[in-house]
Amino acid sequence: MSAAPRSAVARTAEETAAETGTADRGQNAAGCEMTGGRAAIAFGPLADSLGFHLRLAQIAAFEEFFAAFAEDGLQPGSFSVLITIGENPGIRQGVLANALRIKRSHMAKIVQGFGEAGLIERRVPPDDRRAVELTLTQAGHRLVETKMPKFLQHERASASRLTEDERRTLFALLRKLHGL
Amino acid sequence: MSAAPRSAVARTAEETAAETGTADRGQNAAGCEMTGGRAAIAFGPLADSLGFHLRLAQIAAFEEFFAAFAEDGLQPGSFSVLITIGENPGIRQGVLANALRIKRSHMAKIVQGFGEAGLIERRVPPDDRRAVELTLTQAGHRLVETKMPKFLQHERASASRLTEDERRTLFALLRKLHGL
DNA sequence: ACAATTTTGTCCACTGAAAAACAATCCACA
DNA sequence: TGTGGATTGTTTTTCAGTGGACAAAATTGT
Repeated sequence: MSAAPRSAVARTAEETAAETGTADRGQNAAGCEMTGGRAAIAFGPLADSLGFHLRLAQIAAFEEFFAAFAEDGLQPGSFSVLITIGENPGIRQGVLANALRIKRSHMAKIVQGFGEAGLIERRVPPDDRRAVELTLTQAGHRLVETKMPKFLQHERASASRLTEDERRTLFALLRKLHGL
Repeated sequence: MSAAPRSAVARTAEETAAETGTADRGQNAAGCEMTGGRAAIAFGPLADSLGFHLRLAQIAAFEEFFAAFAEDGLQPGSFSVLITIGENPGIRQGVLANALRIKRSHMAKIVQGFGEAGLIERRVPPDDRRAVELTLTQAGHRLVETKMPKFLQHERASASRLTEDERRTLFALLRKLHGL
C-alpha cells in the first residue's frame, strides 16, 4: 500500500473513526506486525492534543537523528551545546542553559564532560568569579566543522516529507508556541 | 570528599587571565537577568533545525501541562495511557505501548503502578496466555471523567496562541512528520 | 510430535534529566 | 564596613525512560 502524498494539510483528521472491534485478536488485520506498524486504535481526545503530537514528532525526529549519528557517537543535545558555544564564544554557562532549555545542573555535567574531553575551555572572568565562560578549543572547532555537513544534510532530509512552504509554515508555528 | 569543587577551574582561569577585553564579547546586554528572560544569542544552524524547534515546543507544552495539573498529580504520559485504555477497552499492553510510543519495559512499570492503584484491571486472555488485556476499573473511569474537562480546557488554552486555522495546519504537519 | 523461532511481557542495570540542597560570589544598602 | 539577599555553578538524590537479558507461551517447520 502506498499512501497518496496529496494535500494532507487540507484534510482534517476525521479518518480515525476506527472501532477497536477486537475482530482479529490474534494477529492484526492486514499483516501489520506490532514491531513495525501501528495498530488502528482510537486515540479519542488525544488525537486533538497538541502535546501528544509534539511528543510523537519529537520522538520521530530524535530517532532519525540517532539513526544517522549513532556511528559518530553524537547526541542531539550535546551537539546543540557545541554548536551554540561555537556561535557564541565566551557565552556563560547559565545563558547557554537558558537558551537551550537545559537545566543548569544538567548543563554542568555536560560541560564538565566536554571539558575533560578537551572540546571546550572553561574560563572564569575576573569581573565575576562565579561565572564560567565557554569557548571551543581547536579540537572542539574541528569536531563541529567535521560533523556540520552531515548535520545540515540530515536536517534537509529530516524535513523531506514536507514541501519548502510547509517547512517554513511549521517553523513559524513552532516559534509561535515556544516563543524563541 | 568535598574538597574545593570549583577551585581548580578558578585557579587556572585566574592564572591564565592575562587576556582582557573579552568581558563583553557576548551580546548579552546588561540588565537581562537569567531567571526570567532569554538572552539574545546566535543559534546558527540550530535556528533551522526541526528537531531543535520540536524539542523547544514540546518542553513548553509539557511545562504548561505540569503547571496546570501539578495539583492533580497528573503527568501527561500516564494520563495518555489511561485515556487510551478508556478509549480501547481490552487493549493489549504491547499495542498500547506501540501506539503511544512508549517502550514495553516502561509500559510494564506504568501499568503495574496503575494496577496497584486500582485504576486498571489486567486480564490474561485464555486464547493467548502471554498477553495482558487492559481495562479501566470504575475508579479509573471516574478519574478520567473527572479530569477530562480540565484536560480539554487545557488543550484549548495551550493552543490559544494559534488561530484555529493555524492549529489545524500545525496538526496536519505534525501528523505528516510522525505518520500517525 | 518435536525443535527452532517469534512474540509478549517482565526484570535488572544503566543513562538522561530534574529538584533540591549547597558553596562561592556579587550586590544593595544601612 | 558588613550583613542579608540574589545570582552562578556544583553536588546529591531521585525518578522517568531505555536496552538487553530473560521466561513463558505461541507459531512455524520438519
